[in-house]
Amino acid sequence: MTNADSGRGTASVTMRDVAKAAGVSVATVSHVVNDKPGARIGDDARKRVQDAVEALHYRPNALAKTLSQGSSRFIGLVADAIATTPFAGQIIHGAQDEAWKHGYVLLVANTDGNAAAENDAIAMMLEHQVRGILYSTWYHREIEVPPALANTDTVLVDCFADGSGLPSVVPDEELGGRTATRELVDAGHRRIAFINTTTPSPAQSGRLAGYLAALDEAGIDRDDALVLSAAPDQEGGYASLDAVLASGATAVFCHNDRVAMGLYDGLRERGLRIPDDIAVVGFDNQDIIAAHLRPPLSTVELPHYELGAAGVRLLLGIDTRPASLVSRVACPPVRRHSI
Amino acid sequence: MTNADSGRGTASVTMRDVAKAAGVSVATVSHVVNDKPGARIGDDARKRVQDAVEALHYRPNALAKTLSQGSSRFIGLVADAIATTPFAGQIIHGAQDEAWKHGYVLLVANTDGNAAAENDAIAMMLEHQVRGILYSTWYHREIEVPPALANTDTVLVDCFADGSGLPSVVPDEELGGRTATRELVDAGHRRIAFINTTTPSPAQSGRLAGYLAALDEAGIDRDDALVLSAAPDQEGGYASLDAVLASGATAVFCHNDRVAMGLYDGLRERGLRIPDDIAVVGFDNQDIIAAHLRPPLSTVELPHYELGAAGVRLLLGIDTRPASLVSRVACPPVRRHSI
DNA sequence: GTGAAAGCGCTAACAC
DNA sequence: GTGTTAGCGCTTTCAC
Repeated sequence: MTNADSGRGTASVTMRDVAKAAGVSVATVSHVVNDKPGARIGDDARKRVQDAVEALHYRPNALAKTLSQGSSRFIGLVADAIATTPFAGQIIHGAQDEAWKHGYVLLVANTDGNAAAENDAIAMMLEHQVRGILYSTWYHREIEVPPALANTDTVLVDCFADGSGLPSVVPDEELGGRTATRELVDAGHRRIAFINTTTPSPAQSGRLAGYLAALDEAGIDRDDALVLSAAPDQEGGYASLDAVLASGATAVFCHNDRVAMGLYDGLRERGLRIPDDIAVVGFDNQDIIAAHLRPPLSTVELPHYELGAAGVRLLLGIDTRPASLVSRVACPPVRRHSI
Repeated sequence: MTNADSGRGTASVTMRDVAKAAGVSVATVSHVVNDKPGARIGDDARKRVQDAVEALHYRPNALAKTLSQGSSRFIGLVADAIATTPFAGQIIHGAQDEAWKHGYVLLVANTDGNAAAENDAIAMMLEHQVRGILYSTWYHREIEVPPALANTDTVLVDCFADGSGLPSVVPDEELGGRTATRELVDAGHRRIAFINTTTPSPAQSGRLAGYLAALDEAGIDRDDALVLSAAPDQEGGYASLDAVLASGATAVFCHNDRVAMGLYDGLRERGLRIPDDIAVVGFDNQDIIAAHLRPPLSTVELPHYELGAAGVRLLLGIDTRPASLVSRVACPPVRRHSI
């Protein structure tokens, strides 16, 4: 039901049209439309303008406004993989909500980790006069900053680049590992296994450090036999079963929820009950998995939404820049029924 | 390492600067920068301009260009839930890739299904002169078209609104159900159960119709005892175990992958083997689940990426508008090891 | 071949 | 209180 007015967008009715209809000048229209603070506009004129705006369905042209003001309300978000997991979606969601809250809109681009696409995406965002760029990855890691990002206000989200001088916001892996482990300790466990990933990463080292710290804190002796390693997915968790059992652990902290899911399978096949025979805690809080395992998995949340939100706050200078270039955000515990 | 040039974006160097540096007029610069077809520019002038562009790191202002040309290169995507599942992410991904391919950029907004947010989002997109709007939902359903969408070029993605006159692109649920069932039939099964969802939806009716059609096609008698219903998640699948077993089915088509996951749990607890004792096929192809169940789940894919891509093609008028307002895209089979 | 100038829709001085 | 006017960075028509 495209009516005549449509066609190429709802083009056409401009401020000048409103001015003419209201019998005032465009300046006056501009003032009332933007509700300018110090603008002294007569009540009648104001009303006539408002009526005309209504009648004509006037809609300001944000692009023209940007052009004349010089500063845009765009924030660019370039992601390496927006669809692989819900993770990137959560970053986008957080960034979008926060941007919105401050009157900004989000421009998104996916690069599939491809350098050329990345450059194009960044160039395009710059051409659109973005206020700044959020460069994000779908899992926490160190990156090389794309050269195109030089001379641009950018913040790294879920990644970092030492020596780049760019601010970055990432999950606090160590604190997360500590939190997960502590949940187990608090439930009375003393022999706690940790299935770490085989992949070197901030998650690998951070979560291990957290695990160890929690043990120390609780006065529990470290035992190398309790730290296992496996591929960070279901298969890895399933494959760890024997080692877990052999370790004599009464509880296990899994590198992530997928590992926990695999472990669940193995445990079930052996007729072992969670949490009665063995307690399990995951990491990530991948909702589709964690909330629906049997029993629902206790875990620790990777705060992607918050990462995105904090990223725009940093970019906009709303959060006072922390002393350190990298802001770490906590991974809160999500208590379900596997402990 | 923010250098002086930075500050508020990489502002400043305009076409005029380039013109001055190259000793030509802005018109000439415009012509060479845009490689205008019919523009007769001397080789030397062209070169001088190109050099100046390089030297000054000139970057065109896309907003100004839009303003003077009248037509923008933005496409808006409003989603009701971008972070719940990877689904919306895939729609965004597909839309972004396709938009990009045609020189458009994606503006995204999340509304959390909230009508006010929806209106704001749409208004904001219109103010930014989007070429059109993609209105998407994260699961296939009928919607009420937000009034703000009137007089706008919009296409509905993964949803539809009868009588709205708006074009829409959705998954072909029936064909998908048929495909899933046929995979089972082709493997030799004759007693095939279908665990449908309890939630009325296009998926509920479509997949059932497809299941029935596949049976008919194969000359297998329908048997009401074989069509079960359950909540569309792991819990539902697990709870269906007894009914499935009682039905005497040798294979089961689950309404979605999550149901299949729950069923797997039940089957495993009973010591039943997949696919030897019973074959299972899912729907959705939720990667995190389907690819990593034991055994990996055969399923049928919900083509979200393609939905997003097809949506922009429709919007841009690249795909010739199909006769019917609703385009259905196929759900291809994904063969793994549960059949 | 190249340049001058008008204009896209809006804002912001500044005049009246 | 309200209007005039000069841009914002770019495209485009039309002279030269």
